[in-house]
Amino acid sequence: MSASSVRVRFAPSPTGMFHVGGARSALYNWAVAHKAGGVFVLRIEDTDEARNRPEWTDGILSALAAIGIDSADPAFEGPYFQSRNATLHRESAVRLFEAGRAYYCDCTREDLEARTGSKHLGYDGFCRDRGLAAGDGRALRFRTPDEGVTVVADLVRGDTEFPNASLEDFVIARGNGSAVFLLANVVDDVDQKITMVIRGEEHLSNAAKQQLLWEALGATPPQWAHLPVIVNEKRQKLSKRRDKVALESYLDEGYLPDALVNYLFLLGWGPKDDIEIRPYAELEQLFDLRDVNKSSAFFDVKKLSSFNADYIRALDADAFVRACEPWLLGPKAPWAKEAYDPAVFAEVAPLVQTRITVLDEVPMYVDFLFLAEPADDEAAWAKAMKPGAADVLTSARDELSRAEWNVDALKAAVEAAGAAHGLKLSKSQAPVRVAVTGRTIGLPLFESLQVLGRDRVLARVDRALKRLAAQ
RNA sequence: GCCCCCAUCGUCUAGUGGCCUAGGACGUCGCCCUUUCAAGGCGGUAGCACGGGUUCGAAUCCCGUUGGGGGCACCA
Repeated sequence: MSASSVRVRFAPSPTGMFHVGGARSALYNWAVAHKAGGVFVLRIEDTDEARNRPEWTDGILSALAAIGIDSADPAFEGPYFQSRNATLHRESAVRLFEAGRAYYCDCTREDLEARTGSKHLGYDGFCRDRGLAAGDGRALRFRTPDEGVTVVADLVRGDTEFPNASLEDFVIARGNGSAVFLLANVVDDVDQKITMVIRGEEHLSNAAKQQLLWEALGATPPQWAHLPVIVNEKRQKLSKRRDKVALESYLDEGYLPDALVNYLFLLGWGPKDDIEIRPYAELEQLFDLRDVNKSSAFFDVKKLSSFNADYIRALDADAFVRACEPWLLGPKAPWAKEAYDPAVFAEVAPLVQTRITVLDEVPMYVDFLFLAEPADDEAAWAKAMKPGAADVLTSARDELSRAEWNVDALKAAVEAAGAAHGLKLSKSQAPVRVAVTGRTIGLPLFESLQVLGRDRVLARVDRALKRLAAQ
């Protein structure tokens, strides 16, 4: 068997959003497939009527594309749709029944709860030997062995043993004959000749049952690899109810795909040479499932942000401008589309680049250039426009109206205006900054003034002076 | 209740019996630089959960305790 026979799969169910945990699983699968010269199969598990919308599939494809899993890559196979394999699933269930490996059961949940007195006790085997025939809404249950152990050989965790006696007779087909996840998933994996199943740890206990199914179906079980769960600050599995888990939401805020990929890849695994920030191609080569950590990993947005800031700073000028465009031209921009001037942005872009962590912050640094009036930040105004501010501004206006329009001269002008009132530059620049940009923090002031131009600068100083006089 | 998994700085990790007075990164703190804010430079802080073994030697192996987590649907 050659290395190229490795076939892994990523099998999300279409839920309308792409979970960051799923993204990491996909990335690891992709890395394993690539490194082994194998195949990455995408299978959409769309058999749940409740979550089955065609547009969700496009969402999965585009999310995968965003993290570099390209359906045009030769290693990519699919997508397959689980729902299209429904007939095979049903037939497999019947085959298991005919082979005596499964039996029909007419117990309801209520029956079971009444007998066991609990919601979380496995099936008690009531119908095991009743010899029920198919039909009448009867579910099909797999007959698990009474003795022995099932050993799940897991690349991440080593051998994990499950006493067969603790494995309940689980349902494999519903009353209407359709297969449930446990079976459908296995049948598809067998059908698609999957050799390695890499997925989240929440599936570890399913693995024991599924391995039994593989064997009952006459197939050789795959190599398993269960990845540690990604958790929130309370150390619980990230859930879409509680936590921000959608990959898209991070992309929307302006986290760069490369940064996300790099960060996600390091959740549960680390390169031995301690170099964390590096391109995916390198990560892929260094990666080995056997080195994946066994304990859960906290999704730390702070560290992600640090990675993102690094990636942003590493962009060349053109790439940075392109990355910013959605925040400059689209509905995310707080100014009218016509007001935007790419040449103006290009001038200040390098100054913006070292100051932001996520692209979402871009507009607030440059809005004073494209908005008719600077943003009104009352807190900034109150902070900068202390008594005496009017005097400084008046002097500054005077200096600015005569200054040569270049950074050095502008700096000298504001410095002089402050000196006239015994103020250092760090103090005198504040009212000017707020008058012109509306904010207390921002790009270097004199570059900002230069780009804005004398007319608009003076007009804004006048406007501020007028407001000061009125209050 | 039952089954399973896990345990190195606050966080993500390196470490696979001697190279560990445990390394890196994020965070955090201090200093330098400085027109705001960043960036950058330098430095500091902080960890092998606990108890028993095994061994000449244990973060590394074994057992137990404690603490976390995952799963136990005619969902996937």
